[in-house]
Amino acid sequence: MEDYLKYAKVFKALGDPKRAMIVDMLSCGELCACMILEKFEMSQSTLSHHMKILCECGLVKGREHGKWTYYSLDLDTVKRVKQFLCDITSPKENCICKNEDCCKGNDKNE
Amino acid sequence: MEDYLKYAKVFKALGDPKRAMIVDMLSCGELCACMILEKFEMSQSTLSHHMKILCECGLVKGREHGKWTYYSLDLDTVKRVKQFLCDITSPKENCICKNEDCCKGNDKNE
DNA sequence: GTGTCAAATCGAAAAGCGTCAATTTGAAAA
DNA sequence: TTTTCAAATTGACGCTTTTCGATTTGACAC
Repeated sequence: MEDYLKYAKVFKALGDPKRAMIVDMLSCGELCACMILEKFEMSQSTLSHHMKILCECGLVKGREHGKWTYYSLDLDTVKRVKQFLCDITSPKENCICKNEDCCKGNDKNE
Repeated sequence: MEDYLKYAKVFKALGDPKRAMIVDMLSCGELCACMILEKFEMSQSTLSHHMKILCECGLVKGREHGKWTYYSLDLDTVKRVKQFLCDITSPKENCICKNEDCCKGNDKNE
């Protein structure tokens, strides 16, 4: 599935501690880029780069207003990522492993 | 928090599509490394490397039995990761943004 | 216009990641 | 003990990512 690729992008985005912190900061609502920048010891260009990655994977939306840009979580994507995480970690009928003959225990314990 | 670092490791692990697929395969139960290898076009050493990453972040456990190794999800870690994802994406009292004066809207709309 | 300021983009350096073939380890079979 | 086989480790190779300073873009103020 290309779902793996799509959500891998989101997980990769969350795989940087600073980006996870940014997501956390945005959970309360919209924030201006300069506000986020104040919280971190990183250059403006680095923050811009992180915001781009968060936006490109769909986790965050940007809204331009004059010379400022406000960022907020895309709750729709958040919901879908949570669902995906649940999907790949719960037993299911359509499991990838059911397509052939793994998961049948025929190689266990001998 | 060092939580960001801890879970960043898990998200980084899930940030590779093949590793996400492996997690999905394991959701039905324990699987032998050789079984997983059959499903992918990758060398044995590459799979071993991926399994190491999945184990080191706590998402997967390995059980050795003779010359075989069986892998399974660590459901405890799975549970905690889900919780962490929920935490950083929901508004909360103890939000990182509450420590100073972002999130108060004082920079919005001017 | 000209200057100013927020944010994005560019280019470069350093570190990290995914992959492989080859080798090593360690357990079971002969 | 020697062979065999599954899995881990090693070392090398490109590719990607993170970070920065410098530059560019685009909106507002003068």
